Amino acid sequence: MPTITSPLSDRAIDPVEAVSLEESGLSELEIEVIDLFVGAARLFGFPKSVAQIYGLLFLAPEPLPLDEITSRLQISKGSASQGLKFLRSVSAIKPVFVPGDRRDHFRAVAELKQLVSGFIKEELEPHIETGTVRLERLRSLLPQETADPSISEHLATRVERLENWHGKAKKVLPLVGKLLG
Amino acid sequence: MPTITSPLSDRAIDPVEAVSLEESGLSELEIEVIDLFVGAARLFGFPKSVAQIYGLLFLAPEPLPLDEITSRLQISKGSASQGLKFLRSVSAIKPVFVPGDRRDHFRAVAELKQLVSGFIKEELEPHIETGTVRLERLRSLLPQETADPSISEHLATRVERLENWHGKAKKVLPLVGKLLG
DNA sequence: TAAAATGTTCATTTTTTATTGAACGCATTG
DNA sequence: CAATGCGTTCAATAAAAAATGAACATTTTA
Repeated sequence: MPTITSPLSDRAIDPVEAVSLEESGLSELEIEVIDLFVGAARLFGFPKSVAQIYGLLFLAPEPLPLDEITSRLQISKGSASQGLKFLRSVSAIKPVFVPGDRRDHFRAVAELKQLVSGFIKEELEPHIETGTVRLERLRSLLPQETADPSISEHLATRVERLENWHGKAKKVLPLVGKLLG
Repeated sequence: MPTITSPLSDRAIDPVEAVSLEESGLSELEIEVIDLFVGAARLFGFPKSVAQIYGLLFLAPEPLPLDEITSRLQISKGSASQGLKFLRSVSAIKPVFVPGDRRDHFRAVAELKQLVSGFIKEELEPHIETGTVRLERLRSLLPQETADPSISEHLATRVERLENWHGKAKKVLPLVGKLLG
C-alpha cells in the first residue's frame, strides 16, 4: 500500500505532468493554477480531469467550448464531456451563449460562496436526507435488553449520538455557505 | 467510466458485503452502523477499512485491540494497523491502557467537535499552509503586459480571487470546529 | 535465551475509480 | 438529403488507491 502516512497523503508536484501540459500550449501560469486545483480536488475527492477543466475555465478570459478544452488539456472528448456535466451539476460553471458559434461555451463560477453552496446542495444534502431513514432503522435495531444492561444502555447512547450529529450537520451545513459571504 | 451521474455518485448497499460481515459475528446493529460510516467515509475520501474500524470502535462498549478488530471485521493485520495509525493521527481514536493485557486497546472519540477539529488540523491545515507559498509563486508568474491589456488585468483579478479564497479558508476553517461545540 | 506475542512495514495483488475512444443521436449546412 | 459538426454514452482499458500477507523488529514469557 503506497499510502504513506495517511490516506489523504500529500502528493508532490509531478514534473512530468507539468511538462506534458506545457507542450500542449498552456502558459506557466495556467499550468500552475490548474495544478493547484488538481491538488485541492484530490483533497475533496474530485477526479483530476474535473479539476483541470475548472482550472482552465477559471483563468480563461473568455468562455471556452468543449473542443478547446480537450485540445488545451489533452484529455479525451469523453472526459471533457463528463467533467463539464459534473461541473454544471454543482453549478461550478455556467453555459454562455456565443453568437455565431454553435458550440456550447462555459465560464467558471468564481464566487466561493456559490461553489460551496452548490457542492453542499448537490452532493452533501442528498446524503444527509438518506441519513434520516437510516437512523430510524438503527433505532429499531437497538436491543431491548442485554445480558449486561449497561450494554444496551451504551448502545442507545451511541445511536443518540449519531442522531445528534445528524441534527448538527443539518443545522450547520447551510450555515457554512453564508459564512463565506 | 462507471461514474454514473457524478464523481461522488451514491453507492448502493452491497448485500454480499453485508452478509460477509454478518457471518463474522457482528450484530445487525453493528453491521448497519459500520455501513453508515463506510458510506460517510467515502464522501470524505477515507478508505473503507478506516471507516469500518472507527464504526466498530464507536459502538464497542469496551476498547478493542488490533487482533479483535481484524477478526471481527475480517480485515488483514496490515489494514488494521494502518487504519489505526491514521485514526490516531487525526485523534479519532485514543489508546486505552488495559491492565494485565499487553495489547494496545483503542476507543473511539465520539465528540463531533473533536473529530472535525482533528481532521481540519491534521489534514486540511497543512494544505492551506503550502498554499501560501504557491500563491506567491502564482503572483510572480503574472504577465506584466499582454497584447490586450484587459487580459493581464483579468489574470491579476483571478490570482487575487485565489488569495481571497485562501484568506477565507484560513479564517473560516478554525471557526467550523467551534460551531459544533 | 528460545519461543511466543504484538505490532509495523512494504512489495505484491486486488479492487476501485477514472479515462479513453468508438458508436450513436441530433441538429445544421451545403 | 447526404455530409459535417457537436456532444453524449458506455464498454473497454488504464491508472490510482487500498488490502493483503510475509518479513521484520521489539518485547515478553517460559
